[in-house]
Formats: sequence, C-alpha cells, structure tokens
Amino acid sequence: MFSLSEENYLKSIYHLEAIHGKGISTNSIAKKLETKASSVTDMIKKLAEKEVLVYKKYQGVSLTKLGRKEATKIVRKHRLWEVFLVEKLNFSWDEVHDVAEQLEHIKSPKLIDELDVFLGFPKMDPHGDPIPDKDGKFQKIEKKLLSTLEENKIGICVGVNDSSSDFLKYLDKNNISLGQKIKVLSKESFDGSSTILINSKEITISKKISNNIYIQS
Amino acid sequence: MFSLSEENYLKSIYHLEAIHGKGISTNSIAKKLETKASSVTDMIKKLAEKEVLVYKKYQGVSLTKLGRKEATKIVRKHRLWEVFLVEKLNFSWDEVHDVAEQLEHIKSPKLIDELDVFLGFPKMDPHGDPIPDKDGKFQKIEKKLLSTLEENKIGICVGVNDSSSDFLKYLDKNNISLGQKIKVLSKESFDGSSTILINSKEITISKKISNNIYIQS
DNA sequence: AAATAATTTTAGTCTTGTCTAAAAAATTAT
DNA sequence: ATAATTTTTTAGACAAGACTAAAATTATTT
Ligand SMILES: [Mn+2]
Ligand SMILES: [Mn+2]
Ligand SMILES: [Mn+2]
Ligand SMILES: [Mn+2]
Repeated sequence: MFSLSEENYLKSIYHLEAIHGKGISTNSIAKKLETKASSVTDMIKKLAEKEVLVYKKYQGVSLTKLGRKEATKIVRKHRLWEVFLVEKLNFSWDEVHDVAEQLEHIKSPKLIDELDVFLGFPKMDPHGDPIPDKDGKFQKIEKKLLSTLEENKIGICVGVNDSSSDFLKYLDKNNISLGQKIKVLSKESFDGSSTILINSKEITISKKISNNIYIQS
Repeated sequence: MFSLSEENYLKSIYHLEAIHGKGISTNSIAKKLETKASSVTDMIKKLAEKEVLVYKKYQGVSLTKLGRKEATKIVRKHRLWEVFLVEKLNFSWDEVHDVAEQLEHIKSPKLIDELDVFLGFPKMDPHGDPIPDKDGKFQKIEKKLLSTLEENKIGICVGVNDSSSDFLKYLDKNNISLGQKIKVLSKESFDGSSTILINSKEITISKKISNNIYIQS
C-alpha cells in the first residue's frame, strides 16, 4: 500500500517518463511536485526500497514494471473521477482537476471498477486523455501540437497539454473545445503566434497557447 | 481548514455528544478512535485552540457551535457518499462505511452539493440515518431500540446502531432490512434474548442484536 | 585542464500525529 | 478519612514528510 505522498510521486514520475523517457532527474520531479530536490531524494530512496523505481545516485530514476502499474492505476482513477464530475455533477472541464487530485487517492477495490461501469467504460477524460482500463491498457491516440500544424492546414482539437483552470477558461472564452475544427490561417515566425479560424471566427493565439492544444489532422 | 485527523476527532466527539450529552471524556474519544488517551489530550488542546470545542483539564470536552457545524458537514458528506455507493454503484449497505470514511474528507465546495442534487436530495442514508441539508439542518426521526419493545408489540425497522459490515451481514442473512415489520413474540429475561417474527419467520436474537436495531412503533 | 556553475545528496531541523511510561488528579472502595 | 483504583495529563520519543544550509558530484565554460 502506498501513502498519498508516495502516490503523487509515482504519478509525477510516470507523467515525466511519458515525455522525457527513462532517467527522470530529481530536479524535474521537484518542480512538478512543487517541492524541494532534497525532499525528492528522500522519497525516491523510499520508493526504490519498495521496488517501484530504480535509483542510482546522481543518475535520476526510472519506474519499474510494478511502479508503472501502480501509477497507471492512479491515472485511471483520476480520469474516471474527472468524467464523473463533468458527466454527472455539472462540473466544467476547468473545475475537475483539483477535486480529482483528491479523489484519485481513495482506496477501494470495488469503487473504481463500479464507477467505470456506471460511466459506461469511457475511453477519454474531459481533456481528451485516455483512460486505462481495469488491466491498465489504453490506446495511445494519434495527436500532435497545434503549433506543429502548417499554414492553411486543418486539424481537430483532441486534447490539451495543460489542464489548469486558467488555460481551460481561456479556451472556453475563445470557444475552443474538444472536437472543434481548427484551421491555421497564418503563422508569425517572429514570436510563433498564429492566427487560426475556429467556429468561423478568426483569432490570434500565442505560441504558448498553440503549444498546449493537441490536434488530429 | 481541518486536517483529516482533526475531522475524525470532530466527528467522533459529535457522535458521542449525541448519545451522552456535553462533556465527553478523553477515554471515550480514545476508544471510539482506537487511539490512546494521551493522543486525544494532545489533539483536543489543538482543537480548543481552533475554537471548535471547549476543554477544561480533567473535565472532558464539548463542541462549540462552530465545532458542531464542522462535524455536521462531515456527517453530511459521509452519508451522501453512502447513498451514492448504494444507489449508483451497486454497493450493499455493509460495504459502504469504510469507503465513505475516506470520501467524507474530500474538500470541494461544489462537489457535495452537486452530489446532493444528483441523488435527489435524499433524507436518509442506507442505514436509516438522517442526512443534514446544505445548512446542516435535518429532522430527528422518532425511533427506539428493538430491545425496548414489549412482547406482542409490532415495530418497523428504521435504522441500525452499528454500521459494521459484520452486523449488517448478519441482518442480511436473517432478512432484516429497513422498512421491515418486526413483532416481538417473547423475551427471555435471563439473557435478554428475544424471539421475533420477521418476514413470517420466527427467529431468536440476542440482546446485543436487539440493542442495535432501531424501530418505529 | 581548470574554473565555474548547476545539480544532487547529506546533515540537521521542524511539524503533525502518534506512542509509552510516569506523574497528577479524580473517583471509588474500605 | 485514607487507601486503592481509574482517568487524565505530561514528558519524552518516534515516523513521515517536508525544509534549509552545506557538502559532494556532475556538467559547462573558459
Ligand atoms: Mn486532471
Ligand atoms: Mn484530465
Ligand atoms: Mn457510515
Ligand atoms: Mn450510514
């Protein structure tokens, strides 16, 4: 059994590995968890003891199979709860993350699988992220950043890279949501900003924005 | 804001006050929380600081209005989650308590009130206990212990005094559930056991059992 | 190849919540 | 009223998880 804190470390390392591959640095974990590197060192020693990750001094860490399995369970819980909040409790997609951060730590063998049944085995969470099934399996969907789309090309919004309330509210304000068609009208090479057509409206978005929107094209 | 541990103390003291009135002893709190009296002393000092209870050395504690309000919130959450688990996730009444013990600590202004809406503002939890509304109000239902019912009198089961899985499974096994009519056929003065008619079947139950079933008559 | 900078680890401290053992106070029995 | 018992509090310790400051290691410049 893992403590709330241990679970948060596992999840963070899992997400970091998804982006950067094996060998996650102490500092990057510290940044993600908004804690100090020294605290991370303490904790990863403990997690190495528990054999959910491999740790060599100064070399960063990598999850073991067991560690990945545990992390996947937490991600599954997080995303299923997010679906529940949006589908059943009238939460909007920018309100769910913080509550799901708490709910993902509830321990009950039955709870999460029944929730899955109740929700009809959803494959995606409200932000377009895949939900692992009971066995931890999920299909990776084809997606790329809007920032990589060339001028005059069209894509469909299928996810976001940042689930913060601030960013999602910005998207709402500009009528950007999952399933929306987005056409890149022009790109400014100076600052990376681009003008896009969405909902038959032209808007200009910064590089930071287009770097946080996933599309399928 | 209160920690998980503080919330558990508040809830326990609240429940003890409901039975024994003001001035709850250190020992009784320790017993309820399965901890040591010395730990309780430490914690009630902290809670007194936070003005949720009044504490005088060697005199036990009493909740303040604020303390009662906080405790009621937690009870509301606990019972609403229990309803959710039974009504929506196919839990039986003996499976919900432990999960609700975890869920009751989730902090979200919106979550619990939306859950209330989603469930249709239930007035009772699966064990017949009243659910406080948004303002902490709830009606106390008229009920007494089955053990106080005289021979040949009839009552309707409206609640249980013990929500442990073991006890509830015993009730299931004997087809005793909320809403059931129960007639006391005879009472044995020697050990307090009684023979009752339920579901047109005669069964003999111990004093301990009849002391944990609430009826309306 | 040094020197400098950045990263990581260690050492020591703190807070929360718990515990045991001993002391103090209150209660009960004689 | 005194003694014995029970309850409660205090004192000191510990584990988890975090922090700061300093030391050790690795990476980057010059
Ligand atoms: Mn999320
Ligand atoms: Mn999400
Ligand atoms: Mn319960
Ligand atoms: Mn209940």
